[in-house]
Amino acid sequence: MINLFSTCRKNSRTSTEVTSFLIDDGHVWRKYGQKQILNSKHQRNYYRCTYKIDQGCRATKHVQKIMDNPPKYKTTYIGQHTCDNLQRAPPIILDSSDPSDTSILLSFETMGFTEKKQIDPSQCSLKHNSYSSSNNHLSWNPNKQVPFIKSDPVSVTSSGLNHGHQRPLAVHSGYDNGDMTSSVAYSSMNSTYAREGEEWNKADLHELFAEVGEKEDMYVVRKVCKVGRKFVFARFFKVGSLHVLENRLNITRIGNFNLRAKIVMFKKPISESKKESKRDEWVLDVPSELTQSPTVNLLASLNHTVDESFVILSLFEPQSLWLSFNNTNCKGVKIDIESKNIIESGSNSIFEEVNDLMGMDLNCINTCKFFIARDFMAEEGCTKADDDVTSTFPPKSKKLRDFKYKHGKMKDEGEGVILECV
DNA sequence: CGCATTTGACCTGT
DNA sequence: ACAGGTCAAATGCG
Repeated sequence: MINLFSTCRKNSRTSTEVTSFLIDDGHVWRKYGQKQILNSKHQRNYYRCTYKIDQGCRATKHVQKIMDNPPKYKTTYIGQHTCDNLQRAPPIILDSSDPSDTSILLSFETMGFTEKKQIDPSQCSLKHNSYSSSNNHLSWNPNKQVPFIKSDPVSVTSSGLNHGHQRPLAVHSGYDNGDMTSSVAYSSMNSTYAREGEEWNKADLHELFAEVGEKEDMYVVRKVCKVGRKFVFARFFKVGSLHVLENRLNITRIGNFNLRAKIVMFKKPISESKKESKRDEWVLDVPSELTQSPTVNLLASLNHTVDESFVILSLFEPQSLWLSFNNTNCKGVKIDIESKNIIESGSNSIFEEVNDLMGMDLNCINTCKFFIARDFMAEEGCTKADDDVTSTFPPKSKKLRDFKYKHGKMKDEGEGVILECV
């Protein structure tokens, strides 16, 4: 085992957000410094809670512009507020200007509400023929009628989902820290039952998605997260109103479960010059019991650019996956990044991002080829361990840089890192 | 005047 | 030595 990364990150809790604009998180901050960061075009601004002195609140954050066009800002929060001065509920900023590019994270939550009206399955316009013929794993079992329950469609219309509505640039909602938690069916210890449950849920979801919007792809993550909840990645396109779609999904039940939808947004500014570039693929697979674990190609089907994929990473997937791996036998997640461009385009803090987002310290336990600077240095025989990979990207040494970029072979060879929770 | 930001210096860990 | 985080005096603003 090669331990290239130590775990010496700050003890305090950190989290990172990447947004298209500066977000108002509801707290009052006071700037206390700014710093030019190595290899960054823009300075990093440091803020502390205004009530640090009054109330001893130790929360800080720093904000850095990481992209110009379109602008993107990375905000890292360090520590939690102990003050009592939240001005409003912290918003989740979901931003996209491309209405054809929408993803929604879905989780199954054990039924906690009883006020929702149950619809007779026979009244549901479900068609159960699209998957059984082609894929056994997605087969629909007509004996397992799983009714979709929708509460009153307050401002939710199917027509509103697809056409003519301008998508809001931002959707604000309260934080949901209980995301990606579990369903009874999925968390069952009975594997057969669980598998069956997954099957009908998949089928259900396919049906459901067909009803509420044009679904592009869907992935049911097999692992459950910390709290044991199962979750699904689904991607829609041609969604007229995100809000409507979100509402619609959130008032839906599948069997005994409430569907919880959380929107994950991607934005893809399509420039002419980029149209022909090969689609980048970020493949995340589960290394524990490698052969049994699914390879999650989260982004291969997404119409994204290099920069966007970085944002996508920042927003959700690794965190979700990692949460789902936590408390399982899975020892880590392998992240293959098959893009030279990603490495070159300002993603020098990917590793940091992953660590921050996962809210824990991760160790690199293995690498394939080179990932970012540290792995790369290891390839070169550098044995110096360092926990901060960001400061050494790009490599200071010209020799290393040349090696890293030579022949542009990054794509062919791939870069990867296996992370382990320590 | 009071409070916030700016900015170079200082501190800390590697 | 260096990078990044923080301090605090100077400065700006309503």
